[in-house]
Amino acid sequence: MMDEMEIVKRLKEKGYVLSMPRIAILRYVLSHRTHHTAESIYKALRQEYPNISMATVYNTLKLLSKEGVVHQIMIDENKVVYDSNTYFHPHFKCRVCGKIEDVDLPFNFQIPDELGGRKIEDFHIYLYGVCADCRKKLGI
Amino acid sequence: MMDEMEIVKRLKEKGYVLSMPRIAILRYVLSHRTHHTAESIYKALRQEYPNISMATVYNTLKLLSKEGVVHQIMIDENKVVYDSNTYFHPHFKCRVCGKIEDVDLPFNFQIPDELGGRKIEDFHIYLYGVCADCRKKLGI
DNA sequence: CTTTTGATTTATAATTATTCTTGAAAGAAG
DNA sequence: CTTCTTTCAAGAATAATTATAAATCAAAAG
Repeated sequence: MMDEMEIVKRLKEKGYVLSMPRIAILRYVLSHRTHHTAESIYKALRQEYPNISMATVYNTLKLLSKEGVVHQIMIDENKVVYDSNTYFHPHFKCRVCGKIEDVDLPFNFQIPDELGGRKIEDFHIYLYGVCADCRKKLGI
Repeated sequence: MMDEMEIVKRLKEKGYVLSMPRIAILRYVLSHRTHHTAESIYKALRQEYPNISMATVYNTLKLLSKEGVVHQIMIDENKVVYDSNTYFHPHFKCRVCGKIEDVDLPFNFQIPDELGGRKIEDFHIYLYGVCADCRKKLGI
């Protein structure tokens, strides 16, 4: 996974202007390599950058997603979550508390780059159920 | 996969009232065992039931999904798609034309019902890329 | 059969996540 | 500098979905 300097270099080469809000968002997601939403980033950055706007957060996340710096994950039916840990891993969502977690599968998983004539460029695995904490609390 | 009669029986046992719009929606999705959206069902049924409402379609799809008659698939970032083919199969979305297709994996795939302390109740696999038609058209 | 009761429907308003628009500001290029 | 382009913030607009409230309907009881 690339570090900030390499990413900044690559984005500049692509002609993007690395303005203050973009750098702030990039730096924030890279320093927390986990799941984010537009809203959570907005709230976290509003303290330091009080006049950043939601639209900028959305636009920047879309940009970073297009450039592969973060991955869009669609495990949640009502919002898009962005993951700055871009190594492939399945995601799990607890139906009780709603928490999203990374999971490791107990076996190797490989998707061919061609399937039935289609070109496969990306794939996602989402698991649903009850997380360990909620099982304990509920005794199930 | 259960047929209409069995499903109706099971839903009645659970105490649901099987009203006309519910039956119509159920019958429609069972006679087209593929992907639907609230909107596509609404449009299809409006001819025969001119005063059915979107809210009813949404509510009924949610009910059918809760009861396992259809599956919610979240491959599309801006709307929920319902699949009335409830045998497990991965889904594919073409990034060019947006079409959603069922795919067969060239190997067996099994998820344990417990993983890292979590209870796994359901899982989804989504593939993204370019479909066979679009590849032909674009020559890629 | 009626009546009653609670579930369901419709129409519409509200909400939520996201995108678009606009004018201003900041950068890059000449 | 001056011009051309890109990006920004703010808020309006949009699309999918959910909530609300009044009307209707289905099923059970009488």
